[in-house]
Amino acid sequence: MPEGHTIHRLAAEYARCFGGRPVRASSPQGPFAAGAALVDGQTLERTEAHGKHLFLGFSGRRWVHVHLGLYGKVHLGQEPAPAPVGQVRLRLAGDGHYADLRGPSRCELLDEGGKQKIQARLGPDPLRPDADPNLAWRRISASRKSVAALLMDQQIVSGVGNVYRAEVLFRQGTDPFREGRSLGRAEWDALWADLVALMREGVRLGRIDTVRPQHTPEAMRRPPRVDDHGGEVYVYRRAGLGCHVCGTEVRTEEHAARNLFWCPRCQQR
DNA sequence: AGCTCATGGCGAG
DNA sequence: TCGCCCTGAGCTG
Repeated sequence: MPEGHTIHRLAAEYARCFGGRPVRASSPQGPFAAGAALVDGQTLERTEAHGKHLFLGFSGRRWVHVHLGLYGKVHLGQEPAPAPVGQVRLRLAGDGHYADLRGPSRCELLDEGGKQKIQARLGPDPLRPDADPNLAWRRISASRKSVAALLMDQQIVSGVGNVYRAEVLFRQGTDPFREGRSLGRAEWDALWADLVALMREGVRLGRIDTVRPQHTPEAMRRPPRVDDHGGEVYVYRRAGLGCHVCGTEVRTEEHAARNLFWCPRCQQR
């Protein structure tokens, strides 16, 4: 599930469950035991999401940096926490809640400098109020890479993953293979605005849901969805099925090491 | 039970 | 661009 909306939700959830109070931190299995010991008993002062990176800020100017990667998950629940099943990299507990982190690609302790170093490498995040889409535009408008590849580059835009990439390009009717430098400013502004709207909705709902109301399931009599990531989508993982808008077969192709999905008829601009 | 694939990203070459 | 890391769900048999 981890695109940017998931991480922003987690930042809010960690703050809600543990914020402002000392927490118990442990690493029942795995290599983070030393890091967990250092924040054990410290107060969770703030949490922050930037793109797909989660930062948990503890007293003592220590940050726990988490990246879920493709497989990472957080399970939040009410205490008493069950005995850990499988590898739990970080368990936080306190005030009636517990949170288990499994399978992250990163879980490490950083100081302020380490955190800033990571954030300096990240492009603007559509979910952050301080995001400046101009920074992304400068890179995109000078690049010969495809807009599909550019949207997935976390140094250019952060938080967008394979689902939002496919869906925003569909919604804007953009041919995913166009070079970044061929995009007009207005086209980029529209893509950015749609990312902001879609990802905010993702945070609110806890899933990626991109289908507009006029394209309701009943109206389209669409075939059943084939994946289970939880929301309604136009093209992501719908290869071979009919486009919800025009009926043309949705296409897929590996592009820059990731599966790209698009409608060849709706996305010609 | 075993295989494949997945919403990600890193380092080697 | 490739291989690899990591977990879990959904198939197949």
